[in-house]
Amino acid sequence: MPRKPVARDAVLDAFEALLIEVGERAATLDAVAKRAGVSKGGLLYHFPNKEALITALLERLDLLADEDTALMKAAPDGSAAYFIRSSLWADTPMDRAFVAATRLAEVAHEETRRRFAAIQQRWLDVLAEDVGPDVAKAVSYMGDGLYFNAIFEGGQEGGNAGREADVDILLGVLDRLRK
Amino acid sequence: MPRKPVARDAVLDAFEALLIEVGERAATLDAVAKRAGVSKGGLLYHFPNKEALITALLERLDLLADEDTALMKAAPDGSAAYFIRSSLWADTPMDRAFVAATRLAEVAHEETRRRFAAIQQRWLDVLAEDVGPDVAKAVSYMGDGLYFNAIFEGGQEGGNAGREADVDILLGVLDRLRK
DNA sequence: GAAACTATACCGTCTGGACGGTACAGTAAA
DNA sequence: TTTACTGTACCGTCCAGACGGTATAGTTTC
Repeated sequence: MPRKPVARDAVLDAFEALLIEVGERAATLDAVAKRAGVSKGGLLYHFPNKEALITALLERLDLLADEDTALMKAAPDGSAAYFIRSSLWADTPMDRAFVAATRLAEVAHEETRRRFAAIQQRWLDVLAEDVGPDVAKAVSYMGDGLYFNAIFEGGQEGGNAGREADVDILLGVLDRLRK
Repeated sequence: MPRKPVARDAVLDAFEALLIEVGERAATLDAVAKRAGVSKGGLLYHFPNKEALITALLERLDLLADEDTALMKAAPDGSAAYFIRSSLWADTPMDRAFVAATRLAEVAHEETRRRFAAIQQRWLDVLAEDVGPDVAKAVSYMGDGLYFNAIFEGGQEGGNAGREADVDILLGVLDRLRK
């Protein structure tokens, strides 16, 4: 059998990292190839064009979102608490894929926007089972707010420190709403 | 006496509109000029380069944010309720400037990010006076969440219909937290 | 079991177009 | 006459994608 395509994953990881750190504009094919330690030709062998790169990223996102939804449902202290905690940037594969995809949605990439809407809806449904439809909405928007802020920090480690305290505050507010 | 610079505002409005509707990538100088009904030479007469265009947009945002903060403080039913209501996309000058600037922040424009952080902090301070620091955080994140979603709708009229009901729900949740 | 062949996994270079910006000559209103 | 433009021509750079080539691993044929 032929060699294993080691470059493929490296390229996708590099694309994701550049989207998070420097935005869509700077995530050029050259930059992605360089970061992945691959030639541009090698990149284009696996992903014939930039759209293919995006498609692959969205598939990764869908996969991770499915896993995450399952964990959310099974969370011992309820899906709402899990959701708030997981909305904080923690550099997990899910976080990375989500924020990276966000950058594409910002650039008016329609398919990405549709995927986002679908994922959000699924989350909302799970939340509603835990805390009812109204509080679910509130929790959903709080989570979006946390992501909104993560977006502006560009995947840095630093920003978390202050935000972790915010998560505790939000969990406290959630407890008040549970009664 | 000289003529009034009618093109200047038209250019800034066009830049804003393109950022909202098609993202930073597509908001090229040529596209902005065309949309504003101005020649490229005319555009560059007022804004010597793209950075100047961005600077002007951020100044507009700061101005509008100041006005908005004042209205927020004076809101009869409290600044928190005002904040939630105003976080829904309503195509106001403030909404437009905010979402347009968001597109720049996404592209890792540091100055824009700094401005955002400053505006958010001011809002948070005003909210805390109304509902205390903890609920203020929750309300702040809900507002960010609403903006987060507005970002993905690209300034369309349609999305609002569903979201207006959400605002009522969030106001209801806020009332529960006030007690 | 070795040559001949095939498929996969890349590398490096090139091109055409877009984009930011410059330059400048001309025009029209105040 | 100054200010506020229009319009065109042009330059350097960057970028997506095309393309031709190479290396390696497995497969077939004799």
